[in-house]
Amino acid sequence: MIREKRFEHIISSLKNTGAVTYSGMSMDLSVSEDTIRRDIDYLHENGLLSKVRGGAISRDKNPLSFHDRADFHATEKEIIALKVQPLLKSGMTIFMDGGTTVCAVAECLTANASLRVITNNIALVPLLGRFKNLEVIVLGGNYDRNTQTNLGAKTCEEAAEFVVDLYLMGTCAISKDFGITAAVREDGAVKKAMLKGAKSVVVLSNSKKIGINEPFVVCELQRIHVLVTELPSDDSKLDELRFKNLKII
Amino acid sequence: MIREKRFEHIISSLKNTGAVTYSGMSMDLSVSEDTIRRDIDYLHENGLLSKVRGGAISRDKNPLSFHDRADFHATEKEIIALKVQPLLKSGMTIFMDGGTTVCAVAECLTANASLRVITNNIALVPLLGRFKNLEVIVLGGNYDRNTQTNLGAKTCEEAAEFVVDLYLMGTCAISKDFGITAAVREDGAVKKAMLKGAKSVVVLSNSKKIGINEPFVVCELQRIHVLVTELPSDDSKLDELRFKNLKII
DNA sequence: TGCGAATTTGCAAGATTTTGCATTTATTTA
DNA sequence: TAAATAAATGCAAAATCTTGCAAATTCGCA
Repeated sequence: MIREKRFEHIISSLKNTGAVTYSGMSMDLSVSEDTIRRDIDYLHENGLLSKVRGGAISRDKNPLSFHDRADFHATEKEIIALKVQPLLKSGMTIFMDGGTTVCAVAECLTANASLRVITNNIALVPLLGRFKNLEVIVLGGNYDRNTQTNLGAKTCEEAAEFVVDLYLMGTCAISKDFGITAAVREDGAVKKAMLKGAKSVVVLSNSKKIGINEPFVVCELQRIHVLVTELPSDDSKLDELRFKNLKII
Repeated sequence: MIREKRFEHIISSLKNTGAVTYSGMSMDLSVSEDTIRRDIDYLHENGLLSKVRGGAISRDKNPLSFHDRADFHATEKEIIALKVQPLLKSGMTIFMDGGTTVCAVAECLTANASLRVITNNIALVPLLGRFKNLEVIVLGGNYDRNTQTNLGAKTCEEAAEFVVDLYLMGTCAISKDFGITAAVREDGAVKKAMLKGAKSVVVLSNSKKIGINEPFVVCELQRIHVLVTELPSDDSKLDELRFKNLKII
């Protein structure tokens, strides 16, 4: 039997029952479990299902799939996005980097927002494209499929060519001791490059990232001007971050 | 038996069962498997089916698409996209520019395609992101919401930093008298920049764009090596473009 | 009709991919 | 923690693909 026919059977079984097992498919299709395992590996790699122990489940039922996770934090992100709006004044040029929180900001923009946005965030571009009065400049580089951003030396180099009024820095770890830190080295490098040309820095951070440290240092707390979280600004979790020059909203 | 009669049988078997094998067709038609293999090669090149290991599967899994006029345009693009596949060899570095035809090529890529793709086409990036073995480099620039591409001086400048094996040039006007022409000046500029670094040039063009001239000259016909349209390669509409060094497929 | 050129077909050797099994490594469960 | 189960790995046999070639067939043309 042709491999693609097996794929078809696996996918359609998955649609009917929501889950398949190696042993079940092996019997259905009269091939070894190893072959089914390899088929499911392949389908998993291509995002057509989610591999789990013993077999596979359909992607939308996987509790850890990207969409569900995105939904989970949706309200938090929306709160942050709404808090950011008053900071965006007409005519500003701003940096926006990676992360779904930054995308949430784009989705909350008012229809007549008039800004020049410079970004390495590919997911953000089509969102911004809907607004007639936005000028969008994309920073090139090596596309990273995990973060959906452009990264690498080229991106940093290009970012260095701008001076902007505001830098909206996407979700990142923030703590009193080590300041802002990034989980991905190259992401950290882009953040550093954007910082250099930013007159004002706004950090968007989920409260879960507060007090957390990642391996790659981005900057000290002193460098940032505004911190936006989904918490009320007087929440005690934020106490450790209160400094004279850091505005928390 | 006449070759076209075999084609007929292969296509109709495919419609009934969704898949055919070399051995099955070989027995049905009393010819060697090699002959069937060559038949299926031919049908694959012309976009009538998808070749897979052991045989072929039907291109469209849903039966409604055949007579659907609304989908007619999409099918043309798919035919072009399928014809392009054999030109993409593992390990190549290629330019891909704007246009939905180029996106169709991305959607028809085999799952294990191993390429380095350099593009200014934002719509293309998420499509390419699905493939594990693709390296994607994005050219920055001013985002144009109409074409969903990055354009402008910066884009051209960045394109000039590469030498690629192949340039897949998206839909554009092509005529005997004026060669390749573009409707948007900045798009034409990017095309020119990409041409400079391309060892081989493949133009994807809808037959409606043949014999048409747009305001902005991109290059002469002599500069391109392969022209891909949705028409059979011996169609008379293509006659005016036949030159010694231009391969039409 | 007959001849040479071009195309089609089948075959075979060698390269590549897929498959199932045995073995090792990792994870779960009792 | 040990036993049970699942997953990953390496390997060899089988299946499939590619390539080149020669025989057979078709085609163009005189």
